Amino acid sequence: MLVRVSSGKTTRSPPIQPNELAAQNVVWSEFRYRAGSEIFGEAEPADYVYQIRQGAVRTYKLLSDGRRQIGAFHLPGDIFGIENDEVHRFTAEAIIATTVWIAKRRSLFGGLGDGDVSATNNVRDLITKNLEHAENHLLLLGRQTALEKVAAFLLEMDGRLEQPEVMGLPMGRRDIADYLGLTLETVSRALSALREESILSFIGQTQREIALHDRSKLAQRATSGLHSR
Amino acid sequence: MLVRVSSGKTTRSPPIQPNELAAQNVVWSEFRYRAGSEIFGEAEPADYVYQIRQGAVRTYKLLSDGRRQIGAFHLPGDIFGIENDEVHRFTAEAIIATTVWIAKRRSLFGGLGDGDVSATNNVRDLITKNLEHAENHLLLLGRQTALEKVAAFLLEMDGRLEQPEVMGLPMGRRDIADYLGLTLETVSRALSALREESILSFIGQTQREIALHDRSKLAQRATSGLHSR
DNA sequence: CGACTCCTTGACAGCGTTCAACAGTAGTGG
DNA sequence: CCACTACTGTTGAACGCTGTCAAGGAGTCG
Repeated sequence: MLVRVSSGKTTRSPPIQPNELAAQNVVWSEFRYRAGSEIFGEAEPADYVYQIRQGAVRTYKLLSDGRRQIGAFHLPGDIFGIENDEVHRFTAEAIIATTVWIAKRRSLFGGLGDGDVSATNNVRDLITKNLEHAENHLLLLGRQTALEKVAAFLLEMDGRLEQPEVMGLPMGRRDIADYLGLTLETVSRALSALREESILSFIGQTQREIALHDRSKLAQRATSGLHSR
Repeated sequence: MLVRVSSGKTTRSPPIQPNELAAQNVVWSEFRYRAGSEIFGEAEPADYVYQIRQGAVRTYKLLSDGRRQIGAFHLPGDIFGIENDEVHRFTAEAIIATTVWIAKRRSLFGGLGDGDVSATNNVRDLITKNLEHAENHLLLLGRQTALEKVAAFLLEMDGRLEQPEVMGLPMGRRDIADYLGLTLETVSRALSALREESILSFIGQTQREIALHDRSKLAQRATSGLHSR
């Protein structure tokens, strides 16, 4: 069976089961994408679901004049491209060199009507996670300032990359800006401001390696603030 | 069985089946809420789901300093309050006097594991609709201008209220602003600008009755703030 | 070494917010 | 019926956060 891949280099397919979804006769294949290559496009048929082994992926929507809103970043372990509809509602691109496992979408949905209920519930849980993330993102985009947005972004990545000391961001300033509804200059300025407050510092010379020195102060910046209740 | 209602006046409960969800022994009860009363709060247990018979509802999140982001408006026929989790992630309030039908949440989920698959799929479809709306809202909040936002809002309401000539908005300027990530003054100015372009006009003296005169021109405003290219 | 990408920083402008005044409407009670 | 209050919406003026435009540094790669 051949799987079409929009671009990027492909490899052969060792059928290994990932840990997340119940492993009910779902066959997974491995594929690789170069940095910047498209994995699937908005409005394309959603025939496959993806789990990241290595790398990072952005999913986004575009306006006709080029304005872009990134809905989410996907990191190793994440599943993306899962849809209830027949088509994708985002474009997905590899941010850096990325390895994914791909499975046929229908194998997860189990025939749509008489399928395995536990699998159906797993799919629903994943969709719900996406919804929850999007809902929190609405509040961020609509009602938070530039500094709050950047601080919240750093905290989110800090929790998800979970590296001991230095977090290595796979994405550039432009991606961060399009995720937060800002320009890359504003993101850069906010990061510089946080650095001047000694809340973080840049490691190395790539500016993508960031060490967080004061997470609680950073959390204050992020939530001038979030409702406790 | 008693159902707790946060506030507002309640009535007795004729067990009638709504048309939307498959009518599998789900008992629905009718409740009424006064304008401004809370239907459920964020982080409260999500024991019930709601379908609107009359009125309008807003669902929102708050920051501790009072900033508010409305995630969605719910109109007659809409189902809201459905959650995969055990708790609500938004607060819901009646915008105007509102009548809803309420059903126990668990009756829709069918026992979580061995339930009716078609009901499970219906729930997933509803969650997916919410997700799709939120995803489009992300692009709106993150990447569109004030005029584009207001124009898009009018088009959305035009499609959902589907009244012949004049659309009667149930919500005020403040609600619109908090839905679009703007201030009420900016919303008011954008509406005035559209009125001066003869794209719409206000009917009556409430400023909430709006007649759309040129939907195609309005659609242009919704996707391109200034020039095309 | 030149071309390229990515990022930072500065100067400035503008869009949207903030602050304020005012008009229209509705509800209340004398 | 009118005064009083509260609420909603419009409009003006000034401010400021963020975007725009521009320059330059630093790393990468052919």
